[in-house]
Amino acid sequence: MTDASSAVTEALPEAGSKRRQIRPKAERRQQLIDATIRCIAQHGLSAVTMQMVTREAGLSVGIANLHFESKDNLLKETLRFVAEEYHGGQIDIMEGGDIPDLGERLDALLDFQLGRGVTQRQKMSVWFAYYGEAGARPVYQKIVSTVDRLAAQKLEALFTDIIREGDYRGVDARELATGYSALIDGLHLGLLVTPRELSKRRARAVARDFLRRAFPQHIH
Amino acid sequence: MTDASSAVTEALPEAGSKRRQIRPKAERRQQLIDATIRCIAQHGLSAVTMQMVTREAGLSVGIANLHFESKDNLLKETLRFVAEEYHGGQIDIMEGGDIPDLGERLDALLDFQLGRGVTQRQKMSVWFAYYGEAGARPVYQKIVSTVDRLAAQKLEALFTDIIREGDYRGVDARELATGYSALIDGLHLGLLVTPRELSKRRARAVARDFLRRAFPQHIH
DNA sequence: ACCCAGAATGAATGAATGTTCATTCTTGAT
DNA sequence: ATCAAGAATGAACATTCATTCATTCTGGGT
Repeated sequence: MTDASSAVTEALPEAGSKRRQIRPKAERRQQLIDATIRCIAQHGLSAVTMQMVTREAGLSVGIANLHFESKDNLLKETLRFVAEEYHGGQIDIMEGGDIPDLGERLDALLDFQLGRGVTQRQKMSVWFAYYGEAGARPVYQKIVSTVDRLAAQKLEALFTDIIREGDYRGVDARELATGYSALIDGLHLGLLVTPRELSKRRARAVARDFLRRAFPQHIH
Repeated sequence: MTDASSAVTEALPEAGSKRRQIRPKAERRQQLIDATIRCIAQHGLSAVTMQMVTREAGLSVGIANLHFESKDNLLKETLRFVAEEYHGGQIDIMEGGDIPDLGERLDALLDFQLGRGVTQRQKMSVWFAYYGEAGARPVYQKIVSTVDRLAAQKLEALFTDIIREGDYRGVDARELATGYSALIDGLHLGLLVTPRELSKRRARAVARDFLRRAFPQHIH
């Protein structure tokens, strides 16, 4: 009860904290992964160094190789984290016991995919940084395609339900799901590379338009 | 336009040619850019080294810095080449004096965007490798967005013509063009990262479906 | 109060890579 | 044949970076 100020454990970027802190492995791992995400977003995957990541995390260089065995592994685990977070979020919504109305569920999905602020942009950067390397690195392909396949199945199931409910004719759930996923990916790309040309608002309108054309009774 | 590999007097990877060849600057530049494309496609942008590129080109290391001033510059020029080639090809088709029928012109465009074999896959790899870094490198953003804007305008113009000709109601050319571009980008991503899940044939069907829903009289 | 398992550190190491430049070679003009 | 311009070479250099490890420090258990 004596030392009033240094209450919390977290070391803010500020200079003050020189004291060595001992934390469980899981916590340090997450801390390093978060730092890696920020570094990739800011400097690009090919410019990321171990020193950069550990400094961003407020830790020493040795610790990265203590908790992950190598830089390669740290990058791999970071991709796995981002992939699972993104696809996990989508899947939660699509399974959505919370939202019984199918049209509303679609809306929520779209909100998740194209919403949010700075954080979302960071994740996008990471996402595409890995896509760029995926052509040459089977490990990345595997991680992404594993979670991707599950999300695609859920989306197809949701579309199937909507088609049944709306009694839409001449629409193939699988093909439509592929198209919608690709559209969202493409819009993300646009937001990342040409933010001047494509605002988040317009991206949302475009995606909404796609859904409305397919499911007119459920959207708008 | 056509394939990149120069079928000229070039030294095949085979051992035989030890003789030093003197060639004009422009030719060497193209040779190095082509080699860079192959290296990025095969090893990933972050793994490309100058030694790797020059060996792939069958030249010595010094020459890269003679014709480009630095590695950074070589990569930048390579991106510019790929961007201009891809967008140039699209624009040629869209302006298309060759093809008077608008529906056929759309078909030709789709063929160009999702057609071809191995070469196209190489270009795709390069394309997305740079996208991945674009978030952190304004130079790349600028190169891409410059050519991108022109292609987007041409596409919007084409869509406007089609809408007028078909007298389609409640369709916004600009929004549709944004959506179509994003869709194509997303399909490219899918082809690159999850080729097992998405065949080229299905990608084409999905894109075609998008166009058919918007312009039913012009497609199929 | 003491102890020690293991968390954390960061200087040192060695390998890899971009860049330079003194030198060699080719070609076309004279 | 001769020569100069400049294209091409690749060994050498300086830098940067991932990884190691001897050492220090922390906190919970006794």
